[in-house]
Amino acid sequence: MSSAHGDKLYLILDTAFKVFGTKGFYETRMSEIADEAGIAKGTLYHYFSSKEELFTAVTKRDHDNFLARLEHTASQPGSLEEQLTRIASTHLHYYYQVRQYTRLFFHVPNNDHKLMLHMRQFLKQYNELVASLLQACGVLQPQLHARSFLGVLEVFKMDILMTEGFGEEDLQQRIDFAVQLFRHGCTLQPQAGME
Amino acid sequence: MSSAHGDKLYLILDTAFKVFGTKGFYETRMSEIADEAGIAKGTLYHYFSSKEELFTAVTKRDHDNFLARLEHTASQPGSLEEQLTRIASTHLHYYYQVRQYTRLFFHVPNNDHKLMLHMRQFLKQYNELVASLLQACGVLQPQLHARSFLGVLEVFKMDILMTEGFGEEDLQQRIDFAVQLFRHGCTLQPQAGME
Amino acid sequence: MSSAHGDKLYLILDTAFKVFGTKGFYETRMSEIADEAGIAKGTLYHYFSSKEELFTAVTKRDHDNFLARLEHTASQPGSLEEQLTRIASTHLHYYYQVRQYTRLFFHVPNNDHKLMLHMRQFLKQYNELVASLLQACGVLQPQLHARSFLGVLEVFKMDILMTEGFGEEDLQQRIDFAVQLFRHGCTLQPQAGME
Amino acid sequence: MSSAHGDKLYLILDTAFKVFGTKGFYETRMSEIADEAGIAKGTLYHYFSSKEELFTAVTKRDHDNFLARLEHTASQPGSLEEQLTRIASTHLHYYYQVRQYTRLFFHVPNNDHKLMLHMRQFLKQYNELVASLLQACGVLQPQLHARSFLGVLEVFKMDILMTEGFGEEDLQQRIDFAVQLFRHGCTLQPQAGME
DNA sequence: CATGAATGAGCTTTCATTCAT
DNA sequence: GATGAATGAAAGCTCATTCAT
Repeated sequence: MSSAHGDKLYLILDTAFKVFGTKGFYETRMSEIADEAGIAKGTLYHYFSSKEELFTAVTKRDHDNFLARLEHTASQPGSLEEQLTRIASTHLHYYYQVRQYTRLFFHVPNNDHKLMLHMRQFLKQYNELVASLLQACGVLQPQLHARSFLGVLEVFKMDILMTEGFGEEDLQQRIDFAVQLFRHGCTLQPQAGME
Repeated sequence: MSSAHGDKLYLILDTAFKVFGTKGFYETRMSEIADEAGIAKGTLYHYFSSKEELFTAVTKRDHDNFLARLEHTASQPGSLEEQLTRIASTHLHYYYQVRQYTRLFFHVPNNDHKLMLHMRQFLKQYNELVASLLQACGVLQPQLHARSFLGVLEVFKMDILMTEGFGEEDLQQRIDFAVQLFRHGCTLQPQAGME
Repeated sequence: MSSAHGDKLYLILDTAFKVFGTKGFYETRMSEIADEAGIAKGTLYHYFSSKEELFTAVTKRDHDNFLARLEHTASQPGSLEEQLTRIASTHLHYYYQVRQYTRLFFHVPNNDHKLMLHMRQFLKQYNELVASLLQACGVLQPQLHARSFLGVLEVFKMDILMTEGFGEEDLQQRIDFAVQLFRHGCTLQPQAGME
Repeated sequence: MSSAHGDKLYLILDTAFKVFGTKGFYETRMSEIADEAGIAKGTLYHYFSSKEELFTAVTKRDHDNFLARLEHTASQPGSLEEQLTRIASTHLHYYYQVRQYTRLFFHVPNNDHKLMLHMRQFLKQYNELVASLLQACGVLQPQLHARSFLGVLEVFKMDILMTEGFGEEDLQQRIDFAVQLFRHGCTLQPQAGME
């Protein structure tokens, strides 16, 4: 009963995650989600009152999973290098895992106020979590540093989603690169007679 | 004649830029663009054969303007610091200018193959332009550095679009911050007995 | 359930037959069919994926009914005169029955490949059925005779559709006339001193 | 001047005949006719006040040509066989000539009252002309005989339009067949011990 | 006369949502 | 709870027709 209810809820969330992530919010039809999940269209409306609600729920679960994972990983103290590595690694590995279904998650409905609030809240939480970690390592202007670091991670996430044949080595290379960049700035060519 | 035709074309492109930028592709109605421009719906279809075509044209013009501006700005040689500053300044000032109408430009139709090709091409061009500038300044792994720098600029662009009361001083602060970050890495607190 | 589903399907087919038959394909609006049937426009699209599909289905049913009737009527052997009478009688009575709704059935969409195939197939079937009946009665060149006979029936069908006050007697007269024509050729005035 | 006007008028009529005949009334766009004729869309409206008017004019000219030709051919007296042959030959050769552009002429707009009147009038004229010719040859019930003969010619006209590789020999065969049919009725197999 | 940019009524079709079963 | 037939508002797009140049 209760587990059956829960099972169907998870089935819907899982299916919706895949379909929304593959086609984007606007190109996804409720009927597709229902078909893919093997249930009736009407059933979706027993669990979520609208397409927007469902999308929001899917997004929320994804964000919660993500933040939980990051909090777990970075809860233990470490050097700046260690912490940056943990953040980058968590971020990129997470989206690497679900890369097949995240291609079009940047298409979100923009009229939905509740979702917009949630998105802002997530970004704020994520940002502050990273900022606090950086601050603990002695970084000044932790907010700007945090945002910048996430910006770098986001473009690397796009590499994951868009690059044909992107593999784990590529992932590791980018993690190391991002950490190195934030430790020492751009890596320059060794120049004769300088330094 | 020719000017009249050109005028209406520009009127449509300008209006479409505003409406698409304010509401996103999917939430924009062709009738809204027509109404806003003070012309008939059918007229839009004299100039563009579909909503997607119009969106693509708007996007292309925006990208071309942007790249032209950047190429002009960064054509003269300079130190790494100068070049990073020029790039950041061009990027952020450009979107600061049009901030009112770019809020939802990240909503693009994802079924349109031609547009997708164009988007990729633009990103590639932009990336390579920046990479070549960095390489000229002696930066190793110019592609990754370029992508990272653009990632940072993108999150700052989001700050422009989303932060209530974001002003020119905030803009300048972020430009300086980004340049400093890429020159030297994270700025740490001066620690007793160190440095 | 099943009966309800079937009922609505038949309701749509019946209504579409009337409206298409009265106004022709191009002058018929899907909304008219829906209104006439007392259902919503969208419901039509549950049963038929397009206007063309609906038209094709209507046409197919009509043709199938017609051929079934003819096959039933002419299955028993008979003299040439009897068979010609059966064919003519079936053809003309069939369209006499539905004369109110067949006025404009000769307006069919011409871009629809599937429908065109079906139309040809129907004509071929009809023709061959008649040809085989004639051949069994010892008629030479059965294909040409069959086509000719159907040509005569078609102009008489037009009489049914277009003649104000066309009644059953007129029908019978034409049936007899067609049979007589194909038995003996034109009926000439008895000429003095001849034959 | 006058000739120039006439030239353009004929250009339009000729072009419209081809396009309407190839695609049918409803699938023909006024812009197609204009493009095909190498003139502007607006120019069509200097000569014809509407699409229906143009179609009607095209049809009228076709019918007038046809009737003139038939009247000329069958003006001289002759035996029934000769007259039937002249009618069939005129009818089928006429449509054989324009077979490329008559494929979809049976698609006519059905809301246009004037056109409908004209169509009926043409059919009536044609029918009566043939009926009078037959009557002059001593045929009883000339109206029904005329209609029947035209019915046969119409299905053979369809053969012309629809049969791949239909040639002049096929034409002659059908003319002879139709005449023979109306002279003597169906041609039967010679049966042993009969006749 | 000739043009073709502009119009806008009106079409087919879609799809989130409802609700009787 | 589950279903899916039914809904109908709303969208993109077409194209005959007009009229200023």
